[in-house]
Amino acid sequence: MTPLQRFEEYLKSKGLRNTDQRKFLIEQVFNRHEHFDADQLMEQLPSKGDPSYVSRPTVYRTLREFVDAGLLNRFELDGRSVYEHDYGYPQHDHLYCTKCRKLIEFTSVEIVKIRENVSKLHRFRARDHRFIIHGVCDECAKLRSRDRRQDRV
Amino acid sequence: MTPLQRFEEYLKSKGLRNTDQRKFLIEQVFNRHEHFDADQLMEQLPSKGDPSYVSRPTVYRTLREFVDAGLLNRFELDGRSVYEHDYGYPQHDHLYCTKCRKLIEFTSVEIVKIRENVSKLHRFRARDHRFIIHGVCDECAKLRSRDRRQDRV
DNA sequence: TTCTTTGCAAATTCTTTGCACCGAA
DNA sequence: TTCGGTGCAAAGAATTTGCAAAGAA
Repeated sequence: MTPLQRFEEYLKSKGLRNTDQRKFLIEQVFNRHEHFDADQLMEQLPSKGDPSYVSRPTVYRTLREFVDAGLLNRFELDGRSVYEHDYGYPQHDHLYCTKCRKLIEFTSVEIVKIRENVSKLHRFRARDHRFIIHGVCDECAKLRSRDRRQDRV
Repeated sequence: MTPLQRFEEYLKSKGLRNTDQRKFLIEQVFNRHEHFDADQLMEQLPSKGDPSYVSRPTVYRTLREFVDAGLLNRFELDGRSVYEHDYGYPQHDHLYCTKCRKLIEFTSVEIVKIRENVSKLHRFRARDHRFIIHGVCDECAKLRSRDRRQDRV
C-alpha cells in the first residue's frame, strides 16, 4: 500500500476528507527521504499565488495528521519539530552533528532490548523512544582540525 | 565542593560576577532534586515586589550559565527546555509518562557501550546523548484501567 | 446540503534581546 | 571607576487558533 492509499484509509476511518492540499503534501513529503521541519517543507512548496499553494497553518495541521496516521514520525531537535518517514521504514535512532546539524541514522537491536528490560523493571508501558547521540560528525571534525592548523599559521 | 563553590570558580575563571540573583538561584535550584523548566522555577521564586525577586530574563540567562558551568543538564521535552542536576549526579536516562508528564530516571551501563560502538562505526565524535522512553507509568495505567471499568457501568 | 477544511490574521508559548540604570570587584 | 548584570519592555521564533469562506461527500 502506498502512503497515499494508507492515508486515504485513515481519513475514511475517521470520517475526514481527502483534499487537494492533503494529496499534494503526501506527494511532497514522500518524494524525498530526508528529515525535515515545517519550515523546510514550506520552502519546498510553491509560493503564494500558485494554484497548489498550501498555507503554513495547513502544513502544520497536515503534518500532525500524518503523524496520527502513522505515516510520519515526529521528534524535537533544538526546540523545533523534525519529521521523518515512519510508514514502511525500519525502526532506527540518530546521531546528530551539532556542527552541520546533519542527522545520521543507525540501528541497534540492543536498544529495543534495553527499552524492554527497563520498562519491565519500572512497570512502565513503553510506546516509543527517542535515542539521539549528540556530537560531531567525521567531516566536521576533519574541517575543524584543518581550520585549527590554519589558525596557527 | 558545593554547587555554589563550583559556580564561583566558574565565574572567576570567566571574569564574571557573583550577584545576589545568581547566589539565590543556585540555592533555589539545588534545594530540591526534581526536574523543572523555567516556568516552574519562576513559580517557586518570590513574586515582583519582594527584595529577592528575580526577573524572567535573568532566570533564563542564569539557567544557561548553570548549564555552561556544568551544574545543570538541559534537554527538550514537549517543545520546552527541562533542567536537572548534573554536577555530582550520576549519568542516567529517562522514562517519560505522557499521561502525568512524570520523568522517571534509570541507569543502564549498556547504553554507554552502544553509544561508543555506534560512534566508532560512524567515525562520530559523541559528546552526549538523550535517551527517553515515552509511555505510560504504572500509576496512570492503573487509573486508566479503573476509569475504563467505571465507564462500562 | 452538511460538515470538514482552508487561508488569513491574530494569538500563544517559550525564549531572547536592546537598553538604561545598577552594582560587584 | 569599570565593565558586567539586571529589569523592563519589546522582539523573535515556532506553532496554534478563531473565523468566514470554500469545498468534499
